[in-house]
Amino acid sequence: MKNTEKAPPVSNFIRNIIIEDIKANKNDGRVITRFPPEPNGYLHIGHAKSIVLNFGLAKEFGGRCHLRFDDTNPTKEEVEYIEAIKEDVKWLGYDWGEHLYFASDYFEKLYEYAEELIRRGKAFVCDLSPEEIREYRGTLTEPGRESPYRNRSVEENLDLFRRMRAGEFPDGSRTLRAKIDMSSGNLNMRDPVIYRIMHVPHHRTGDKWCIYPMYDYTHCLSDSIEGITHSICTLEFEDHRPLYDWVLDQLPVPCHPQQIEFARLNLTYTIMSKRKLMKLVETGVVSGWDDPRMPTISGMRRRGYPPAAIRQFCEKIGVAKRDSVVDIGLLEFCVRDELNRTADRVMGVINPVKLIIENYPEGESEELEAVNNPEDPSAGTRMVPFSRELYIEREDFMEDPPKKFFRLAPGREVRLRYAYFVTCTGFKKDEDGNIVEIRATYDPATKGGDSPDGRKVKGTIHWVSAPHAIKARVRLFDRLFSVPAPERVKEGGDFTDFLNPDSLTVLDGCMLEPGLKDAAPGYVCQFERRGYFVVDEKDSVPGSPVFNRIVSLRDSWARIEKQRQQEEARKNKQKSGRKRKR
RNA sequence: UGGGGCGUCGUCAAGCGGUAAGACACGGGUCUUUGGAACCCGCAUUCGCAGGUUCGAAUCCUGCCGCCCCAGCCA
Repeated sequence: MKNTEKAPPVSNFIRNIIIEDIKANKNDGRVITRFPPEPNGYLHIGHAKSIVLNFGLAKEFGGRCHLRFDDTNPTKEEVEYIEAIKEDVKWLGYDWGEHLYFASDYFEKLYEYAEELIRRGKAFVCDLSPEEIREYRGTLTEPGRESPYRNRSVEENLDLFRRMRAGEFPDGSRTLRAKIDMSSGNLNMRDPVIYRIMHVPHHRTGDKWCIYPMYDYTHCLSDSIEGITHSICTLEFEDHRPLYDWVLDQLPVPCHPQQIEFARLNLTYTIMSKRKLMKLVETGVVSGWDDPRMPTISGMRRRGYPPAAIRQFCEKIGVAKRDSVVDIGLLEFCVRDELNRTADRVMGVINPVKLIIENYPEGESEELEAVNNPEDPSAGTRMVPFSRELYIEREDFMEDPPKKFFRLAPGREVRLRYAYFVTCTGFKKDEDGNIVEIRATYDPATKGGDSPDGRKVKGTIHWVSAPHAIKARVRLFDRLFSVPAPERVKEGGDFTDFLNPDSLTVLDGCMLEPGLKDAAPGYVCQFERRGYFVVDEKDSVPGSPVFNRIVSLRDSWARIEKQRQQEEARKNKQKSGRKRKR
């Protein structure tokens, strides 16, 4: 058994920078990072990449990672999100210890810094309207024009700024702007707004403030106040780095952290934009932020993805600056890899059909021993009941099978896992031609699944004793989108055009091993030969669990079948082609 | 002649002047009481393109080409 989490860290450019910094004794060798979410939505797998990176780096180099909420815009933020985000980070396996912070904790300090900026002639109060500011900013190719209010005296600026704070002016009437360079090719440097008036209560500071600092001004100073050494963010902030550095260069700050940008995570068949995820929730396409099909941390938790698998995935994808799209198959691989080692095995029939053992005495039953996890002997064994009437998987029987089909068919012998060899003697159909019952005889000498005469059998199928089985609801999930890049929509189109209509299948007649009756919410197991399942946290009731499929098992039979069908289709095409030519 | 980034296998990704790691996917095989897992083998003579420097270039230089981001009082 391998422990994949002990794999050596993958080299990446940020880690290399930190290694060099430590070598040069920069920051006295300290490594302090931070994960700075805005509490305006739920965390998703893209955030997990950042969390694993920031907390992982801190841990590897003996430093620490702060959790800081970037809560400078009260119109968009809610406390609900704060608690959800904390829970998600904890669940992923990370601990910020004492270091839980809020940008809003620094509002007073930030305000003082702003006055200092004014005193140093580096900021001014501007009376331009939002529209005018946009006009004055210029365009991507043309320089902007200086605001007519740019050269107010320090005294006037100070007075106006204090009155802004005091609430004397309405929303949008004035701003505090940094005085940098209206002709800069970098729009962020064209006298950016650093404070705006918003007569809106804040979820933490209440009515104390009616002016709120902007991200660019707040983030660098918050980093500095906390003594952050490496401020890691995503690529779209690359253009903001000059402003990050500018602010810190103007002020008597404790330290000057280094901002480093990396490419955000994109996943095939998935959307990652908070706005779009929010739309799915609000329009009821999914049942909520924690719908098991969502790429949110809470969705994956409910889906049954182990946090270790998500961590493993985030380590494996690497960190670079190139825009990329990771195959969602890699995430699924990580989930299977983790679950294979840790999940109990159990038998559950998703799509049941009756199997009658003709020579097994009616009304009798026995208990057979089954292994709980072949990958982990310490998981032990359990007893499962066996009787004359069983359920097996409908797809494990074929009336007229192709050569490579190793399962049950008329005259064929297979092994019932942990039970007996059985040979199919017949089957019954209803008027519509559906198979309603399969009949077989068993060989009592093969109890446990081994034949004393050394006779081999090609297939082993799972089963459940009909009179003992519990009936349960099982939900199968598929990818939410039917195309690899749902966010790459054509003009006029919408990402919802690509929703997969079959992303959720609810099955109510599934038959499971009786031991599963009282499985606790959150319990994860493998239904042998079918996949990994988790007892849903929300919809299960005691004694009646609802199972979510976490991920299917790799299915090489499905691959063989697909190849065979494609081959067939190809041949048919050739045939009809020849016919047409004649 | 706006600014900032990025181009290494189908998908991620190491590589930092000494002759292309690894993972997923894919293909083949061994084994198997899960068509699972495990194990073995294969999978870029070439790094967007073209020149140049060098004994030697994915790595340095020059020029092209392609893709991404920026005109919120959002973060």
